[in-house]
Amino acid sequence: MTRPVKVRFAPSPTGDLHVGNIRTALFGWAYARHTGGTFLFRIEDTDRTRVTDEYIAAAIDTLKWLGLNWDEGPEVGGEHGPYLQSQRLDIYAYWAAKFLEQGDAYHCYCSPEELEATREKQRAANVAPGYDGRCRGLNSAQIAGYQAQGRGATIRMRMGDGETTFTDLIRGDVTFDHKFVPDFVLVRADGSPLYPLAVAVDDILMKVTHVLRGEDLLSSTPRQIRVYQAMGVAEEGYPLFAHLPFVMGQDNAKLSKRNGEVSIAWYREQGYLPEAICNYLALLGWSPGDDRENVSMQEICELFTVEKVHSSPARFDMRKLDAINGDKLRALTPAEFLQWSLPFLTRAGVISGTDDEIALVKKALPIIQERIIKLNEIPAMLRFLFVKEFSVELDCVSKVNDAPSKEVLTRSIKELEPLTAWTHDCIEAALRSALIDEMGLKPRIAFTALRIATTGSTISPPLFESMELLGKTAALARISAALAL
RNA sequence: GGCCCCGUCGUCUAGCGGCCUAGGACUCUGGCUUCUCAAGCCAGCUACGCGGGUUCGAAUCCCGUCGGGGCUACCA
Repeated sequence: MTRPVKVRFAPSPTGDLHVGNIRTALFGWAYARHTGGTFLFRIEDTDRTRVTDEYIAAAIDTLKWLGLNWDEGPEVGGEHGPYLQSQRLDIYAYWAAKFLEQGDAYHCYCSPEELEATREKQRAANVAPGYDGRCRGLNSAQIAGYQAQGRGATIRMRMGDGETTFTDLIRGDVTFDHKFVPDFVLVRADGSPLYPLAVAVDDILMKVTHVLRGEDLLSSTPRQIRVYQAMGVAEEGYPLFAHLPFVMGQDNAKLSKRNGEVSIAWYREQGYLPEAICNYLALLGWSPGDDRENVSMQEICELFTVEKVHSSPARFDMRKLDAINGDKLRALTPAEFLQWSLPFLTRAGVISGTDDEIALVKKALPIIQERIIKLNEIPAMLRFLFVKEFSVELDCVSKVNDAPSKEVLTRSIKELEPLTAWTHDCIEAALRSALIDEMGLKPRIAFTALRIATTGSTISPPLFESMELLGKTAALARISAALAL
């Protein structure tokens, strides 16, 4: 009860970390920080046919990028390592042997085919499918017989009669009758450990106090508890469980690849800020309790408690994420915004990174900061400032090459040419008096032609600021060029 | 099928017996502002799955029902 809080995040990286994983990580991290406890990061790679080194490295990178730092785990180490399950095989072997010796577990010689056949029969007979326990009480002659056949054996945990009740921090008391929890495999026939063994052993050995995980694991909890018992752990030593509801896709199905983008790597490439992702995810199944929605990482830590997490699933809504990302982007200081923007501009080939370019970017960013919702929109908005071969968007050409537009452009050149101070105020003043006051044009009409001529599109950052940034020579050259279209 | 979990606007949520003719946010619609696009401001639409109880009183408690989801592996 008085144990210091230690929350663990233990993904099995069989692919890029996705939205659901990250929300679990975020909640665990926030809870650890909230309580002043420890956040432990462990990699569950007992199934090395599905978990790769690349995915593990990516998972570590993603967590770091999001700012979900861990106190124990890969790279930082800790007193209960190693933190990759594939490096802890001897530990699992030790406990499996011990369970066998204690009679908590037994060898099962059934082949996968036989087990499948049994399940088939159970399904047909409308009985709860599951291991029927046929190897539970094998005598030495039967064992010798199986061994003579050269059959491999798995190690199975004996569940025994009765029921298991545990208190889920989110759902309250949950009870499972052992009739519906068949004896389960701890160790494969090839000797490798399975999740139910590894997860339980590690959580105990690593002194984990809080297990936050997806609700898909809810019904496997009695099996973990069974392992704790076999390890001789007293109930006070069990971790507390909190099974988080799912994050669903738009169509009410579990979020998946074909159901919107789930990989955090994708969001990173699109230009979502880590803080926006975490803020949005924090609101999925949890709320600060008041009407606050824009919360910082620090506020999340201060306010987060598992008890306030919902028990019902939440739908992932990218439009809300967009709204939050826009808010976060607008709240960035100029220096921060510049740092986030530069990689997107260079990657898109808009700039190569020279000092002159960066200086211009720095001047241009303020006028687009409130106009974007994702960083990957920046290159398109600023490209016109850097292109050598300027061109006008195809569907805009017809809007500048008509007679009225040409008149606007011609007059503009005449007005701009003599300007000595090339600032947006001066440009605007000159153009307004000529085009609006003297020619009597509506601003919308007059400036559209100029906008296309200078930026190449009908949608752009503010016109006069854009012209200023472009510089007098280039701006006039473009207007002249547009006249020739 | 069995076991388990879940059910407030389209979506995320506030609500934990009276403050609810149900609040906020996103989306959407209309308006203001306006050099385009945004941003900002104002207004509007829309919800307690259903049926029984308990109670003076229920979104809030209980039961049932319907609906959704998970598990039912030598995956996790």
